[in-house]
Amino acid sequence: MVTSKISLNLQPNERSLCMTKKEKILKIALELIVNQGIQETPMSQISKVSGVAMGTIYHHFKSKNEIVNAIYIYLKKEMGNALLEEKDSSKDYKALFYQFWNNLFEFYQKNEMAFKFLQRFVQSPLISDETKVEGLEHYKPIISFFEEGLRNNILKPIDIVLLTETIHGNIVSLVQIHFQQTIVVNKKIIDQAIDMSWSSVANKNYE
Amino acid sequence: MVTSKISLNLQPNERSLCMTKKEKILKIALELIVNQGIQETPMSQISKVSGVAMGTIYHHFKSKNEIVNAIYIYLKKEMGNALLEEKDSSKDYKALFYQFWNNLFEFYQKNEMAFKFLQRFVQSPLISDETKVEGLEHYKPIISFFEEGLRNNILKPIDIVLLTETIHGNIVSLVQIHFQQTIVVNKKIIDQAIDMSWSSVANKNYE
Amino acid sequence: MVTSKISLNLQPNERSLCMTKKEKILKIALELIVNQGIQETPMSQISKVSGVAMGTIYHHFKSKNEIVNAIYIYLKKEMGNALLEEKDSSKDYKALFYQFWNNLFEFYQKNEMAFKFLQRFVQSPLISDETKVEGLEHYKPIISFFEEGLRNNILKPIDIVLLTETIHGNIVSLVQIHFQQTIVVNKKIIDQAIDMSWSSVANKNYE
Amino acid sequence: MVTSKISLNLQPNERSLCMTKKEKILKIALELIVNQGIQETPMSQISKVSGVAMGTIYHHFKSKNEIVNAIYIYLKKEMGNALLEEKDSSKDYKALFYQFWNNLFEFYQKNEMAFKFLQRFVQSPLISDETKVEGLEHYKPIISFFEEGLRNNILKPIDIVLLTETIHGNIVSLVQIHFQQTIVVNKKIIDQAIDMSWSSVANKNYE
DNA sequence: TATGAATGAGCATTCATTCAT
DNA sequence: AATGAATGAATGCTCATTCAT
Repeated sequence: MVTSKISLNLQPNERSLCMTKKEKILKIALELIVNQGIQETPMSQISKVSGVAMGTIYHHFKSKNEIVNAIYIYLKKEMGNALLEEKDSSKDYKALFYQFWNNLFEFYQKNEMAFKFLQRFVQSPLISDETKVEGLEHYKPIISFFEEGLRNNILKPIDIVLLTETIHGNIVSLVQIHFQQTIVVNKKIIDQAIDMSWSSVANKNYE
Repeated sequence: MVTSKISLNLQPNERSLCMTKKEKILKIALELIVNQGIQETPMSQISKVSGVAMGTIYHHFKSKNEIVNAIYIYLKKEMGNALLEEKDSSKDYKALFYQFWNNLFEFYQKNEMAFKFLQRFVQSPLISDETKVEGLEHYKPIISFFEEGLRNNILKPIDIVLLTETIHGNIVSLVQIHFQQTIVVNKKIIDQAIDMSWSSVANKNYE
Repeated sequence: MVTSKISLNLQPNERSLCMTKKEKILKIALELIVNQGIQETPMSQISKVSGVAMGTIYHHFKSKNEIVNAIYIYLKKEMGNALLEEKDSSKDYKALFYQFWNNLFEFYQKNEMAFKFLQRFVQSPLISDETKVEGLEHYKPIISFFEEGLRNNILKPIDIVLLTETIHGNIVSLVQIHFQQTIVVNKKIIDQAIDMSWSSVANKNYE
Repeated sequence: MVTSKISLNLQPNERSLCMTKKEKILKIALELIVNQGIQETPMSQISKVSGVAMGTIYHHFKSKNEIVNAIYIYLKKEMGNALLEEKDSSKDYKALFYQFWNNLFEFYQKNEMAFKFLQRFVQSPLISDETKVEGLEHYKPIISFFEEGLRNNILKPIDIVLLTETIHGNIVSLVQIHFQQTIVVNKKIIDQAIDMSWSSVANKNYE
């Protein structure tokens, strides 16, 4: 099962009054930015809503930009953790594919803020290259998983980049449908979606 | 074949000095907004670069927002046109699927500004619901095409919304790979991508 | 006779509404900055006191710094003009020396703001090198005058830089005494001061 | 000979860890303020560079302003000491004049920070009247020296204030030339400068 | 239509100072 | 005495929009 709502808790051992402030700032900033947009979220509002004085915010973060990057990194890490949860190596490849697909879908579904934030800022110039690279780290295990599938001829011989991006795109499409509420995304729809993904990448004998 | 580069030409019959100005404004605004971001593109810059005075811009567009919406509508129309080009009803269903897939991919590929703008603003609150509805119109023919496939059991019985969004998502994924330049998107990759899409939606007997 | 109070009038032929605004801004900024200091003079105050909106100020000047530089350049020009006024070539060298000395003294005395501003910003890093170079231009005629005196053995063989700086320093000392109001600077004191200057540079036979 | 580099040592009997901190603060503040300007030198920087915590600085000084005043007073005292050094009453008046002139010049020349700080803040409203009065004390012996010269008809009958200010201005002019590095201030230039000063104040029979 | 100077509310950020530890 | 996190008012500057010409 996937972690429930992100709570922006930092490492337990790092906990302190200071951490609590940082947490508050990031948590509030995430909400406000997703709901209103970056430019529509003044630092003064983050300060007021989080109850942390302006100066204190700047004590913890060099700039508004740094807050955005901090949120990005944090959410990517959470996503990375959620993605691989409950990896049961006894499952066969297809079952694991379903597992991972569903993990990410559920993570996004249960963390609307995280999904919208990450979607909006993947390509943004506000996110530094350094942060982007740091974010990519969390995809490594899943890439290995696909490479294994390719090696064993379970998956069609598709370029790994294309493969990864397409599957991720499929998940994102479903999450977007979910949040747009065009249709209700129930178990049946989710299964259809995962099935589409699997059909698109699996060799015939493994379908 | 797909229309070449968008030139933001408005209806020939509306042509006049004024039209030329409107065109200029939209063209320049599109470029600047895609390259710099909306908030980073002041009206004064649009004015300066396009050579159209501030006041004149406000003669043609009620607000900055209206410019963004005008661009959105215009690009969606162009996209709609490109999508259905060279529809040869003599082709079989699968061939048409390939055709349409490729049409949209090529359109995005050849119109980087259009792609990036549309991607960035699909979910944006800056785009009014009215504009979004207007934009959706252009998908109708392709939806009909999918419905036909479903009726004739060529396609798996997938929810039409899921189906459309997933295929569109697949195309977008490839375009993003193309512009990120992670890998070179050549004929082989494109074929792999379309094939993935087709496998994900087609009934076995039609693969 | 020396120009009376500086009025920050720009070239008559350039006069226009715009000029008037620029003038107002510079005039008010000069006063406020001299009386309160630069950092103690917010742009908002310059705006309020001058009756010119913040945005308008930034329409005319790129930054607060540019205003300071504009004032500096303007005052240096005024000073340059005042310095050479009523140059009567029929006068002998000593008389001309007295004339120029007195010109500059009177200029400073009658333009307290100018004097204090120039004194405070000569060495300031806020004044760009470009501005400083532009300011130095106005000293050229007086340097020529001193060189002539050296050539004709009227003046002692003193390094020209030392000579100029010392005489200017003497004038400045008197102006400072005047504004500090330690003593009343009357005709007698002024004559004493000029005489000190002349004694310090003139060859004995010319005293 | 003139005291060497100012070290901001406070009274030996007051020495303690605390004194050392006060010293550090003043020393660092002087450097930073001269190099960057007052407003450009935040207390936080003084704290960081001096290695003394913000709170501790405020233990020793009531405010930033008080630091500036403390530096001013300290430097004035140093200057006062340097000015009268090696007073050899066996020397004749002119020789003493040369001695004092040179003392002050060398002090300024060897203590660039002190010179620049004192020059910048003489007229500053940041320096309280009380501090200014305290600073003036150190000029008293030199004023007596000039009064003696006036009494004995060695000096021209010049107003004492004008006399003092002019001579001090002459020294300052040379120091400024030195630090601007327009020309190299060597023994010859210094002699020229002192000679100018002497000529300007001495009665003919004493030149 | 067309112009572009003028407007002023709004924002990110800074920094002297305080105070709980 | 010493610390440094916390405070929040204050500032330089931006920019969508208006309006007199």
